[in-house]
Amino acid sequence: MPAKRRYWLLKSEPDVFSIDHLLKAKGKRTCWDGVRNYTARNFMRDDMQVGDGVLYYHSNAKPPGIAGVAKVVKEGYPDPTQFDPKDSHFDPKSKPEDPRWMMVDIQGVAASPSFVPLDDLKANAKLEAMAVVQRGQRLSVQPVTPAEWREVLRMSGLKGKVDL
DNA sequence: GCCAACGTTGGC
DNA sequence: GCCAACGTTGGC
Repeated sequence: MPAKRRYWLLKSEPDVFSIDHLLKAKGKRTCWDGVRNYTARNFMRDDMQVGDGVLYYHSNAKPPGIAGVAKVVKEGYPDPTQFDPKDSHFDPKSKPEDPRWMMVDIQGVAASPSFVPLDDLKANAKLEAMAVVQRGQRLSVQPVTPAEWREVLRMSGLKGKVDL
């Protein structure tokens, strides 16, 4: 019996790495390195599974919102940037024999035919409990419920076009 | 560019 | 183990 599929929201600044960057990357894949928050780390280390669906959220954008969909293609493993003194995400307290920070790999699936702005997420009563619409919510890796996933896919124009 | 909200750090 | 100070996030 395969494990139950889960859904997630990942934030990325489009100036740094947008959904288009992801879809043009080799194999449409990337490693999700640089996360330095324990809650986000725990989700990646403990809960994200191959095949899970990912809402790709553009933060610090004008406007912010859901720009596409991706999926998890590799489960949690150590983020090498934590050991690289030249990397901005270097963590001198983390040791290779006991890595502190983990990452997953994701693969782009599709850009939203209709970008879903944060304002539209906030205006949708079905999404009022969604983490990303909560005031002060900064977590860059957030769980998404199946109902939220379906509703956001419907809003994005991807419903029925994505096998997730 | 501002600043509210939040997570982390470190002195005690 | 408290909590003030600090750094970061991210909408606006």
